Amino acid sequence: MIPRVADDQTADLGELLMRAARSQRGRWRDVLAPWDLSPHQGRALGVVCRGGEVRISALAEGLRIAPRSATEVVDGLEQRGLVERAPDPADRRAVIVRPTPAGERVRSEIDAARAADSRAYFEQLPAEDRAALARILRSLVD
Amino acid sequence: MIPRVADDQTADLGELLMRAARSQRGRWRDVLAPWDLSPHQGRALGVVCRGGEVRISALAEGLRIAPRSATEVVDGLEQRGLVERAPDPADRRAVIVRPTPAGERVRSEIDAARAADSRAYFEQLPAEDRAALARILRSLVD
DNA sequence: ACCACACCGTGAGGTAACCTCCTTATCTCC
DNA sequence: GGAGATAAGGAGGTTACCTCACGGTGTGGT
Repeated sequence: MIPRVADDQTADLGELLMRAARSQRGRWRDVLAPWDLSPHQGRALGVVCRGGEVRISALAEGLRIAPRSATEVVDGLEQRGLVERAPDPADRRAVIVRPTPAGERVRSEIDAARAADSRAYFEQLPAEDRAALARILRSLVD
Repeated sequence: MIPRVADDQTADLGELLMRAARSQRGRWRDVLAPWDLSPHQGRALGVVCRGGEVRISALAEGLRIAPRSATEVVDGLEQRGLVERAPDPADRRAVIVRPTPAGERVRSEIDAARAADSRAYFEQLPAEDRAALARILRSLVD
């Protein structure tokens, strides 16, 4: 039904993409290690800092996980003193999560470390390849 | 230490890569759904079929997991009748895993489905972008 | 003004996919 | 012919998710 011939190239593309992403994910984990955060705690801290004040449900949506699971992520971040919970004045059912000063600081340190790492990684490519890669990936993820 | 300016582009590149890979992973899961296999059972079946006869420890290495975990993956595939265990004639401690006929069949069906999916996904790109993407990613993953 | 209903976060409990440590059987090398 | 390395797997733990149920709270319909 589907011609096996000439699929090699595109099949390979998927494989290549996954391999590149795996290396990316591994390095992201290493970047986070000094702060003893898991990749997805790092991501959650990013979402909270970007939003300033985020409901648990909104965080869940941002992380694409179930609301119940977002509760646990917040628990972890709160234990480490990086975010705090507060009642939402606009809705007494809701809880808002916001970064503590320590959370903001850690976030910006992590951001810098990640940017440095990403820079070092993609610097092996010539500038025009970086631009082409960005353009192509962008058109792919729409 | 590192200029924050002009990092946007490369930071963005990492993000883009992850987004593209996430979509890839999601579709890979969907491709596998008809056979009720998890992504990494699919990968394991691939490794076993590619090798023909594989020791548990070799499979673990291929999947980059601990040998103990490979045992569990094999349990799952064996329960579904896709692979079978046999004693290794060359080493009585060892077990070799090999695909059953059903396993071979499923593997080739999955391969075809994955190729079709990958093809459909990357076909949104013009051919020269596909070529450029392949070349750039390949140089990245070395 | 009331009430049925939807929705908020979270306790309880489950699952998948990993892990380490320990054991038993076997191989290998001196 | 042991001493020690190595193979698979049992026991039990962790992490990162999930669903279901519940009590407190907002909201729209009549």
